[in-house]
Amino acid sequence: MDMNHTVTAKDVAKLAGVSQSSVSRVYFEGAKVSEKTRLKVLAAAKQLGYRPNEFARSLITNRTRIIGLVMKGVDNPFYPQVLTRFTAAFKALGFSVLFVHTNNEELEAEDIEILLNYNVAGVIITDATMSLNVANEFKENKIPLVFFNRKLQTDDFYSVSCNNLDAGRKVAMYLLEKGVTDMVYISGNEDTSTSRERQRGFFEVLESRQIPYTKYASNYTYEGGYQTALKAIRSGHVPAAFFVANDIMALGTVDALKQQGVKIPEETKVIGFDDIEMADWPSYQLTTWRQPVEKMIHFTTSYLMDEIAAYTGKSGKVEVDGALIERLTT
Amino acid sequence: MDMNHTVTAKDVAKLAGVSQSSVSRVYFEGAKVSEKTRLKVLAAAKQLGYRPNEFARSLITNRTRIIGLVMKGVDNPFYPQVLTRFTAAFKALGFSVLFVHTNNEELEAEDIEILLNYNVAGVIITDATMSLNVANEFKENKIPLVFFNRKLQTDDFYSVSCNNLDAGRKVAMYLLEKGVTDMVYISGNEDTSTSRERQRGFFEVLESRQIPYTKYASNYTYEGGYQTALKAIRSGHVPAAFFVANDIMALGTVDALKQQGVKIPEETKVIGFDDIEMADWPSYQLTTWRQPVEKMIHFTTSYLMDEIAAYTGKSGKVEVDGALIERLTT
DNA sequence: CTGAAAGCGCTTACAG
DNA sequence: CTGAAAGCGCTTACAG
Repeated sequence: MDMNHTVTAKDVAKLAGVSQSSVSRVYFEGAKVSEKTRLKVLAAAKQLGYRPNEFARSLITNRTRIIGLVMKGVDNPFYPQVLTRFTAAFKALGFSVLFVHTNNEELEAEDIEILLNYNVAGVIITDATMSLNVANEFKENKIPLVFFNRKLQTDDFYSVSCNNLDAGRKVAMYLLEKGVTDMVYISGNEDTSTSRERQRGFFEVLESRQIPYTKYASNYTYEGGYQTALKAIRSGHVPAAFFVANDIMALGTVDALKQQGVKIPEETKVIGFDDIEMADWPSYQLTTWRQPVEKMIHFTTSYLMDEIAAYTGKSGKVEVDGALIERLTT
Repeated sequence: MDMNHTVTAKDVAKLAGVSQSSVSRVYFEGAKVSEKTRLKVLAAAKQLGYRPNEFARSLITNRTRIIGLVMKGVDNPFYPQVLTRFTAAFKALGFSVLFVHTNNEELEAEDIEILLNYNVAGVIITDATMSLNVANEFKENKIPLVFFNRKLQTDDFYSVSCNNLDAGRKVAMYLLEKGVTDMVYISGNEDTSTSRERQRGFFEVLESRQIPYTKYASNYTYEGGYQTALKAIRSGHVPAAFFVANDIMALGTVDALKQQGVKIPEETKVIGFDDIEMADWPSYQLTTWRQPVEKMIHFTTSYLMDEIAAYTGKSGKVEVDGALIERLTT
């Protein structure tokens, strides 16, 4: 119906025989209109193909219905599902997702400039951190912010993650129950809170039981897990178990061990972290620690919705318990 | 620093001692200002922390710098890389990505409503199609649209995909050269152009050489490939080769065959499609047809940029040649 | 409940 | 090159 000229509330008002204000009230949540005008307006709007202009709206309300979602390292199959679940959750809440991708563990000013320009309603930073300097810009603009799957050193922000410390401990205890006598920990990138805490909980238990262990630093990639596992058994000694800081590395570890003829779980055991889909594939059947993704997403979205409704700038560190998923590599 | 009150061009103008128009001209690409005013404005802007309001801007120009990216089925590891590459490409061009996710092969009105509300500058539909009805809404609003990795039946739109027909033929010829005598094709979802065309090219060659083949319908998932492969060898006869319509299914096929003790490539050969990262993993080393992702993205973005600069509504079907990547499953 | 009017923060002819 | 003024499409007090 509309030819070249975009249909405005004014056009609808004219056709419906009401004022532009009334048209606005029909589309603005919380505004009051009589049922009679509502019907007239909706009929006219339908006929003309009217659709409220989000920009004009945002200009006045100074609020948007856009959430900035910043992601890093989408090669890790853990994240695509996080992305789609967030998108679905926000869609249900009436929000859209502006997707920003970065390659750095620490976001830089330019990565987030766009979010400020669009005056997003809220921001989720996944799998990365940022300098206080940059993060404070959000505070100044009263834009709520959640670090997802990362904890910061400071107490000034809100973060949601798996209880990694506890998970590390439980993994250690599980392997000890299996009668394992020495272990290897393959870390993710060492500048991440996730890897550090999984390691801390794990080592804490091993040390208290005086179990020998070796640590190898890696980088959260399949290739990293593969090469690191090869390095770990180069001496000829195969440890009784590997705790690998995420699943994609654990799959690399499994493949490397298999290729070297090491039998799993007979000669050594492997346990990963995340519970990505591939962990359940028949060729791997990887025992792993499942991240409580649904709950993590729930805490993230409800914090954001609360803060969007009434900004408080509340900080906190939410840690959700995961669970051990036992398969065939232990 | 701004306290509570957002800094506007007016504030900057006052501090810089120029008009608001001049401030605007400094930030509006293509507008002319003297170097002298530019410097005064930039200094004042920096001091106040000014940042042009994108919404006010879009309201007037009736253009945005947002690209709507609609994705389906991000479980297929082919897509995360597509997403990040698109995001990087658009970032370099000064555009942001609004991410929309759908579960349906055919998008519904509500999936795209948001894109119209935000008056996006352009739209990419990945791995899905939409009814003409819905698609025409974009035409009416002069929003350029590209179907990525899907071809439509009609000639009314612009699509960019791999040359799937040619790929199917080349795969057949490659397997014939290997001396293969009978084959199985495992299809993806049958309502997708990708699966249909790969199949058509493949069968065309087999028929012309009178090579026997069997087709099994599957669904582009790992589990689908796994179960379908089991079904294909249930009779006890193992075909000389499998052409599987995408890599993730091919990995499932490989695992199923291995589990049944079928030796690859000695007893049968497997070839996939996409060349996802996992195809190169040591435990798979899957021979596959590589999709020319970089080129496909290039054609998509340059079409969109052209149409955004000057809308023509041009349609077309771009098909880019891929290449065979030979590994150890053939 | 409804309408007229002001104003959100910009861009853009139009004069000078 | 620059400024004053109009206007983009909405929301929102303010009267009635």
